[in-house]
Amino acid sequence: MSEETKSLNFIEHIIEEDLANGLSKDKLRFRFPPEPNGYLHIGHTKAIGISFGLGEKYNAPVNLRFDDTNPAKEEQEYVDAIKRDVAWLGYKWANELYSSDYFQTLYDWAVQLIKDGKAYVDSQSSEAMAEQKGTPTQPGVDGPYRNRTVAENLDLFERMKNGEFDEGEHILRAKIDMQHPNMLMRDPIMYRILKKDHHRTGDTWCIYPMYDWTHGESDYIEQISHSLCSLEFKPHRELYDWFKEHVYDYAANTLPMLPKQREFARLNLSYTIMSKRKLLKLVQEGIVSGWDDPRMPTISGLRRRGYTPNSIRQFIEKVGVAKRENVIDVSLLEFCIREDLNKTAPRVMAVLDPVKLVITNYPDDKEEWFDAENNPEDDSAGSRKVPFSKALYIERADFKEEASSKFFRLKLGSEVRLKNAYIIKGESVVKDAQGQITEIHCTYSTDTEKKVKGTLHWVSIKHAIKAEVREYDRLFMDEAPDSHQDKDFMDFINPNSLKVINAFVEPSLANAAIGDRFQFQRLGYFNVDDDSKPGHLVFNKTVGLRDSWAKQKPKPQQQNKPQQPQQKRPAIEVIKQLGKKYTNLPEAKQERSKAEILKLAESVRYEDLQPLFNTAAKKVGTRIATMITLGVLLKNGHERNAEIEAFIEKALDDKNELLVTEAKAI
RNA sequence: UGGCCUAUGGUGUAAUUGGCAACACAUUGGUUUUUGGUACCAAAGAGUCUAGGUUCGAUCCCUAGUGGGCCAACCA
Repeated sequence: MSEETKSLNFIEHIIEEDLANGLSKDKLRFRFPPEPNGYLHIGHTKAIGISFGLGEKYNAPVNLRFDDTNPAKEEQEYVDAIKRDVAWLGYKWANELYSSDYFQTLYDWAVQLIKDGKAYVDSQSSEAMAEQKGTPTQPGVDGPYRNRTVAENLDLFERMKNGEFDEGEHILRAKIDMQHPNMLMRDPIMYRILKKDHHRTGDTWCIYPMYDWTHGESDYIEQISHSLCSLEFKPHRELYDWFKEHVYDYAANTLPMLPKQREFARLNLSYTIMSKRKLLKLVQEGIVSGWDDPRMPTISGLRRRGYTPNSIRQFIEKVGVAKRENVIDVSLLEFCIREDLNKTAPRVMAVLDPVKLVITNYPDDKEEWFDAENNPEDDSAGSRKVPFSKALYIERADFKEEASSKFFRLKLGSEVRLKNAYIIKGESVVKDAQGQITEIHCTYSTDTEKKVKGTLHWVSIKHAIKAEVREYDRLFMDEAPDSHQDKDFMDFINPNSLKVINAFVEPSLANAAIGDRFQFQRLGYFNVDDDSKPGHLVFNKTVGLRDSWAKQKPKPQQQNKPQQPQQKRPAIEVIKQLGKKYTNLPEAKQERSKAEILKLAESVRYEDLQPLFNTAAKKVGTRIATMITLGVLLKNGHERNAEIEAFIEKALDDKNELLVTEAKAI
C-alpha cells in the first residue's frame, strides 16, 4: 500500500477539484471546533483525523477552535482536557482560538444585518415562536414583531446587550422566510440573553450568539477554506451559506475567502455509545470511575486502557470517510492496537489464574536465571533474566488431566515446553476435598531441543510479584445500545464489565512505571494503570491476543443466534434479486436458488408479480424468476389471463434455454 | 404530509468519474514458530436495493419506487 496508490475520499476529491479550479494551495486551511462541554471520544477522533490529516497532507494550518457560545454548559476543565487529548494524538494546531474571541465582531455584523433589514428583535415567548415555526411538513407563519422598524430593532438590540432585559424577554432573529421548507431557515435565532459568566469573557456579555450565527462566521474570520463537520449539520449548510454571503458584503476587502462546509458520516462503534450527554450520565451515576475509565470510549479512557496514539490514528485511517451511516466493528480497533503493540511491547510472563506446579526431580533449593527475549519482533529490544525454581505457577487452563490431541497444553503423561526453560512431563495431581486440583507434579528434562507441541508461560512462586490486573469487558451488551426507541441505553449495561484479578508477574516488572505497556505472553497486552503504586502494581488489560484456540470451543452453544435475520423484505423483492443472479450461477446453486424462489413464491400476490411481466428481454434472470413464481401462482389456482399468456408466449420464443424450459413447464 | 442525505461481500471503504468490482477487518484452511501470538500462503464470500431509460457498454448519468438516516432546543 504505497502512498500514491491510495485512493481519495470524497472530501479529498472536493479539495482536489477546488485546487484544479484555481484555489491556491496556500489558501487551504482547516479547523477542529469542539464545544468544551465534555471529553473527546473516539467519534471525535474521526473529525480530528480528517481535518488534521488534511492539514498534514496539504501542509496547511489547522486551527483548534473552541466553540464556546453557551456559558451554561462549558468549563475550562474541558478546554484543558481537549487540548491534552488532541496533543496526545500527536496533532499540532496552528492556532488555539475561541469563538468567544469574535463576540465583538459578531455583534457589529449583527448590527449591520439589522440596519439592512435582515434581522429583527422578537419579544415573544419561546412557546409562541415554536408554534409559528410550523413543522417539517407544515410551513410556519410570520410573528407579530417581524416587521419592527430598523430603529426600534437597533434600540432593543443594544439594550439587550446592555443588560436591560431578563433572560427570555427578547431575542434577535435573522429575517429569512417563515415558509421555507428547511426549518432552520425559518427566521433562526441569532442571539439570546444569558446572564451567566463565561469561562473566558466573564460578565462582559449577557447576550450570546447561537451556533449557526457563530460557527460559519468564525470559519470566515479565520479564513477556513473547508469546514468539515458531521452529517447532521447538512441542513445547516443552507443557513451557513446565507449568513456567510450577507456578511461577505461587510468584510470582503479584508476577508476574501468564503469557507465551504461539507459533511461526512460520523463514526459509530458497535457496543458503545458516543453521545457526550450519555457518557456524562455514566460518569455521574458512578457506572464508571470517571471520564478516563478504561471502559469509556473517550480518548482519555482509551489512553488509560493502554491504546497508543498511533493505533487510534491507524484506526481512523482504516475506517475511511463517506456519507453513509455506518457501524464499525470493535474488532477493527482491536486489530489496530494489536498491530501496533505487537511491534513495540516487551514480552513478559504473568499468570492470571494460577495453579501450583511442582517439578519433583528438580533440587529443592536450586534456582536458575534464564535469558528471555524481550521482543521477537524487535532485534534491538534485547533480553532479560527470568528466575526458575522447583515450584511454579502456571495457568489453570493450561492443564487437563486428560484431553484430546487437539489440546496442546499440559496433561498427564505428555510433555510441553516451559517458555524460556525446560521441557516438563505431567506425572500426577494433588486434589483437595472438593476435587479441585491444588498441585500438579511434573518431571523435567534438560533436552530443550526436542519438538513438543505446546509452550506454556509460568512464574517462579518464590520470585513472583503480586499484581492487580483489571480485565474489561464491553460496557454494553447490545450492539447498538442507544438506537432502541423502546429501551434506554442504561438497560443494556453489562454488570460484569470489570473483573479484578490477583495475578503473579515475573520480577522484572517490579519497577514498571505508570503507562508502560507489555505483552503478557499468550494472554494479551497490558499497561500499568494510573492507580499503580510502588509495592502495588496495577495493570489494565488493553486487549487480548488473537486466540484461535478459544474460538474452537464455544461452537456448540453458538446456536442461539437468530439464524435468519427475519426477512423484512417482501418475498417478491428477494425473488427479484435471486433472479438477477440466476443465469450467472453454477448449476448446483441454481437449484438452490430455484428452491428458494419456489418457497418464496407461496407468499407472493399476483398484483406484485404482474409488473414484472414487462421486464426487459435482456434481463433473462429476472424473467426466469418471474416465470417460476408464476408457475407457483397458477398451481395454487390463479387464473390464466391475457397478460400471463403473452408473457409465456414471449418466453417460449426466447434464446435462453432455461427460460424456455421454465415456460414450457407451465 | 414537506425538504435534504444515503444504498457496493458479514463490516468498513474503493473502483483512474461510463470499460474485467478492488483493499482492509472479520471468517475458514495451510506453512513457519520456544507465544494456539506474529509472519507467510490460500480459500470462501458481493455482481453493486428494485424497476424503467440513455449507451456498444452503467456501481457510476436520468426517472420512479423501496429501505435507512437527518430536520420542529433561547444546545452545539
